[in-house]
Amino acid sequence: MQATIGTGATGWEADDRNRSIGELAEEFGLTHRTIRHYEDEGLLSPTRDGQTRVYSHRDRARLVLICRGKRLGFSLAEIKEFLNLYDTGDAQIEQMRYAQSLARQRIEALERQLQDVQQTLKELRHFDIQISEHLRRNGTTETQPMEEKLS
Amino acid sequence: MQATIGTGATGWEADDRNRSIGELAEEFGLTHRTIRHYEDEGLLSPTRDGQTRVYSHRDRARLVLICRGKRLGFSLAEIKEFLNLYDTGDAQIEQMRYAQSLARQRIEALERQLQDVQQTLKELRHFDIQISEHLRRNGTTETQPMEEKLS
DNA sequence: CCCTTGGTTGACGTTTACGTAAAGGTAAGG
DNA sequence: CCTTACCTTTACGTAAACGTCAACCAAGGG
Repeated sequence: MQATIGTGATGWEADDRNRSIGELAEEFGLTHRTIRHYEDEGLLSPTRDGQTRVYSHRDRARLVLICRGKRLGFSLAEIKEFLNLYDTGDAQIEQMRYAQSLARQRIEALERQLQDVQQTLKELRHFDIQISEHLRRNGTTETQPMEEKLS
Repeated sequence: MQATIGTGATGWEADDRNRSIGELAEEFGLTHRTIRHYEDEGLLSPTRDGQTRVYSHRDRARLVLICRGKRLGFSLAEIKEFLNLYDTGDAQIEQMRYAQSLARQRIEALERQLQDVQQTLKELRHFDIQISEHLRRNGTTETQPMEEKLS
């Protein structure tokens, strides 16, 4: 079966060549240290050219998921588990069942998170509008240098 | 003006009484330590009865937002800034402008997060379906104790 | 040959978000 | 009076996720 992952339908996923740690760091706005840390934690496993790390397209795809996971507030351990879901590859039936159950747990967690985000967005937009209205009622449409207050 | 916050339209926001730290901890599934920590960090400021903390309805509402912020992966510092948005109360025009700009930054961040969540959900659901189909093709609809494999 | 650029491995430091004792105050109940 | 339950402060401990040296190798340019 081989479930494919990430970077689909983004349009420009060409440029399939291998990267050095520096290039990857540059591209993702991370430090070398951070990327090596992800390797220490088992989230990445680049090949080596001598002792130099070589990051394949697959490593890069994983890094995309790692960064997204981070933005969503997941711990590296959780992200690792998440990544392991995908590279299960062709596996035993039981392993696939297990992976599926993990995936479903993740889905449920993300659905809750979706609710949280939407709720917070709703409140913040309401807040924004309240302020805008307040400011409009009190004049001062744009930041003005001097304005007499009706005291 | 006074922007109201949280627990609106939840239906049952009655039970307006004050709570002890123990009750709050119980209700939110937190430890005493955690709640006091939030106070140390300036996220809560309960009144005191003697030296015992007394949590008002407002404190409880803030705690709702704190927990949600945590689920969304925000740091306590960020959540504090967020809370300060709301209790600006009646403020100077300039302060309100500032609060509004902060709110809008938050909104943008949350919109990005929303994209992340939706993208991840999409991928996970796709993954889930792929596994389901794979399992269906290979029989074993339910976890079976014994089944001969067509080798 | 030396220097710069870019890679490497330790290994200790730091921040965040609490956990976990230690030691004690207070009010209710037996 | 003693215990129990619930609260308090002070303070050190810890796990996660890196930051920050230090010391090193290697390839290429001047």
